[in-house]
Amino acid sequence: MGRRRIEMKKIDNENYLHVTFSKRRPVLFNMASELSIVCGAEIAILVFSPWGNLYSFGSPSVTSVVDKFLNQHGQPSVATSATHRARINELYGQNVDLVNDLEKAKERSEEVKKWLEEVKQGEAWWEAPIQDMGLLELQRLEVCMEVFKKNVVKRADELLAKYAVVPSPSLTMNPVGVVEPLATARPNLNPKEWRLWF
Amino acid sequence: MGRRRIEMKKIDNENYLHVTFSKRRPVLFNMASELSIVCGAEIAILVFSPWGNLYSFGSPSVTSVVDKFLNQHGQPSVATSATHRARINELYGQNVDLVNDLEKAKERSEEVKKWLEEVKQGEAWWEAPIQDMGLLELQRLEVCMEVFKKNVVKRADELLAKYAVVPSPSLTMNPVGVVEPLATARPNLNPKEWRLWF
DNA sequence: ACATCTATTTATAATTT
DNA sequence: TAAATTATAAATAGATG
Repeated sequence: MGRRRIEMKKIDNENYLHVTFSKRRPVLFNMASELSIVCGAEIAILVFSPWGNLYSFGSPSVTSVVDKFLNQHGQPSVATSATHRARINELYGQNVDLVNDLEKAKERSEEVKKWLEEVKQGEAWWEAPIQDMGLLELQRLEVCMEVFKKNVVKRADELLAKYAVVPSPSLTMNPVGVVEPLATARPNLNPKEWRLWF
Repeated sequence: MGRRRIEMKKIDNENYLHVTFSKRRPVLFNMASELSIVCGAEIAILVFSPWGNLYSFGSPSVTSVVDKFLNQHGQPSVATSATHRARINELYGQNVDLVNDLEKAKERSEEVKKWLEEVKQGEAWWEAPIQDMGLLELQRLEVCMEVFKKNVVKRADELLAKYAVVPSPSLTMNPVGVVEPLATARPNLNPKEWRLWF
């Protein structure tokens, strides 16, 4: 969230990494602090930096929250074997259910992802909608296509400027008509491939 | 951070408290997620809600980070102990991690779903991809557009057949060129609206 | 390497639906 | 009552000193 959004992968540059970590870590703790105050929640945060240093936040304290976390399920000092077995069964059951849910969620995610790939590769997205369109929708689509064409033309211009040996005239869509193939030299392409969809 | 900054004290109103907690808690986890990814930090967050519910975030996992924390402090780990107690801790740890994984999977699913909605409603799909397209992709898109145009022409033909008083000739796209407005009588439409995007 | 500034993006309190 | 919207505040990537 700044001048632009950075890619969500580990920063290579060590200096930049340090700056970012130093800026973001206190903000995370502050956000947790506000949440704990405003909502009365008990929060603990443990952060191991890329260099192995431990930073921690706790409200009311790190140890109290971590202890609560550990105790809530683990260490009943006076508990019968039966209670333990029951607890194990309970947890195991929950575990099985969770694994099932997770598998389902992953399946759904995969399904959607696949379909999305199809959409991206332009395999099926133009089929369904049109059948259901009335004249009004078709006209609306026209507006979309105007924008689309402008973007494509712009992009084509950029690519032409990059590849063409001689300066090429800008492609235009007004009036609507055929765009002639350009006879300028371009690597790995013959002019016929430049008719596109105009 | 909204219409105005709220006072830094616990919210009285129970409904508002619930809303605020529900909004802020995922944001905190997301911020931690970004920090862990971008900086390669190991992070665990434990949150006990005002109602006693436990929410947790962990990267790479809650238990691994908490274990690391405990080991550094020379205390017994969450997942190491004997017999029943050990088994309970182990299962519980897996449970916590599963809940986290599930939450992450659901978030991803939601993201994709939202994007899919945009695609379906045709609000943005023609904007983003083009910038990243090379000549090869543009050519692939050309093929898509060929099919698309055929479908649109077919559909337009159907609608014309439905509305035209006199039979109209089929629109064609070969060769690529301007489709003339048809002068046949059609209800609620003037010929100019029929230039569409050809 | 560090501190400050600034243009953007993100978060969110209040509002509307 | 919950979900979407809006107006404002906070966070932050990159620029600048």
